[in-house]
Amino acid sequence: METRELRYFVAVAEELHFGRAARRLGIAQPPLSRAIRQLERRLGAALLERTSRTVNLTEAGLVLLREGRAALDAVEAADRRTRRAALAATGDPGLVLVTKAGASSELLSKLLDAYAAEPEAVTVDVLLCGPGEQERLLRDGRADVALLHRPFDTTAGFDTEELCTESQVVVLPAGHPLTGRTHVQMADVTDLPDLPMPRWPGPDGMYPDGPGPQVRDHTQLLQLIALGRASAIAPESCRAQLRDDLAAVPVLDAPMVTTVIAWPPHSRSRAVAGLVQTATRL
Amino acid sequence: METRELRYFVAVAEELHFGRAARRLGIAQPPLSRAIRQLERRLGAALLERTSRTVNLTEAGLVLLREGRAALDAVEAADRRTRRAALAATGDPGLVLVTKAGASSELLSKLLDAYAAEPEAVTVDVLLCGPGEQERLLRDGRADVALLHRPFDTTAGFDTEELCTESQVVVLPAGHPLTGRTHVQMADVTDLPDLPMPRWPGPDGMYPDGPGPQVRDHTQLLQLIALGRASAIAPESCRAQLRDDLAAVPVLDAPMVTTVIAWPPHSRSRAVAGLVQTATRL
DNA sequence: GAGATCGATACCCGTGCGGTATCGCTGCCC
DNA sequence: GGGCAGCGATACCGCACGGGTATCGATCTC
Repeated sequence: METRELRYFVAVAEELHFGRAARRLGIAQPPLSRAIRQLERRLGAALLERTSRTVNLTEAGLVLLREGRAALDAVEAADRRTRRAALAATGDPGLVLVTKAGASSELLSKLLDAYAAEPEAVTVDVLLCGPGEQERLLRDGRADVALLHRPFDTTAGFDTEELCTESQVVVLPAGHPLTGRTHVQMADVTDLPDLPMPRWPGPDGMYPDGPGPQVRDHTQLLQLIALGRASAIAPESCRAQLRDDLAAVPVLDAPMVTTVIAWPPHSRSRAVAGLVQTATRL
Repeated sequence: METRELRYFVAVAEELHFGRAARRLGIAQPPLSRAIRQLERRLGAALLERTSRTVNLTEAGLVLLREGRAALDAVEAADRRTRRAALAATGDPGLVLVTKAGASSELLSKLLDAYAAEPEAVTVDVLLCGPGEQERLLRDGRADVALLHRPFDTTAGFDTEELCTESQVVVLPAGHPLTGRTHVQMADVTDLPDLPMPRWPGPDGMYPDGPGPQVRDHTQLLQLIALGRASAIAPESCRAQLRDDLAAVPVLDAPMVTTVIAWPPHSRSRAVAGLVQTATRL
């Protein structure tokens, strides 16, 4: 199976529309139809159920979509990391560390300072991204190492080391009645009728159904909370960066959040190893 | 980057010889040379240092070899799993479980029995393989789930659940003086001059340098121990399948061995999930 | 210095990918 | 209900690119 075929199939599977997929791929529709047919013939498996009006994934197509995305990420990672390795020969290789925008900057800055003091330290570029994007960046080679937050982020497929664990707080508008409490329980805050939990986009960019406003990043979220339109559970360390119009109350029975440093299992370069080692010593 | 290019490069990188690599790939040498040159041009990176007599990997080439293998495995896995999913529609999908030949069969048979009793159980094919091969089978889709033994097997890149932990014993020929002891220390057995530890092949099929006989599987190993030519450290559960001409003595300070069930992180099918759940309940 | 070995180059051929034009089917709407 | 619009499939064409053979240039060996 060639990566071209995989790219074509993934495009069609995501669009569920040959014309749009072809436009996205920058080719015409007929060669795309042919390529998919040929892929199906070679696999001996129907991937799509097409009527002349609609396209739908079969069970096998669903599997190939999932596995194919992972495979394409791996190929892309091989490409990117090779290019980086080649540049490394003629200059500073550097590392790219990715973490969630809005996550605790205290741990990160401590880590960067400590690592910079190491004798064989290389430059570390920090990349901030929205929730759920880090895993992708790590898998396709755009980043070398990530700070993830369990249980929110999935660490599946990566090597990890635990760095620290913290409890969580509920973030509320400054004047809210609950802000007088010294602590609350999950049950007190999960179903506040006027302050629903926001909805984050899934890995496919779509929002799950349900109540609560849609948010894309932490700035939006904090704004919504300040406006009295939402509330949120967040790691305790977020208190350091709370605005004046927000308040935080510890949630005793909320799950603990563990910050881990994660890296792709196959590419343990010396630079990554050094950074990880520094991190575990913090 | 196309998988064809990756396959070509990996072949050359492994053979370090264009002629042999071309023969292995079933093509002539000139197109192979051209393909590699083109790959290097597109990546903007030298992958191989060639003189007219020898070929060697550059730093970037080493990276591409490592990453490229992983990517090719992922592509192959996508292929295989899609084919399997298509067959599943017209019959029993089934699971393939891989474990080391010679590993404890007690845990495995308990697991298989317990899982078979589940209402939605599918057939499980058991695949036995040599040490170090399981990870490969799991990564390239020939197996769905594996029983691995930490710290011997690397679980990097997989999701795992711990099943059980056991101590280790040293396996010796039946008449050996140490067999009278009730227990020994690592120091007592690591450097027995007449009974060296055997050497296992690495992932590349090559044997590391050093003393000790080369072995490929457990039968060979046991045979060598019985002949008084080797000794070995092994999990306690191996005692159940020891031959009469062998004896085992507990090694108090040997590292504990943990048996884990492992599966590829992206392909958590319902069948795999069921098997894992059954395993954790044992 | 002759020969062997190995990678690179030159050149040719055929497959296969991509393009345009068009068909056949289906749902929609006046 | 018939015309129309939208979609995927098919037919056909041209060319780029992958693969083959022949050969060269360099280097190691005896």
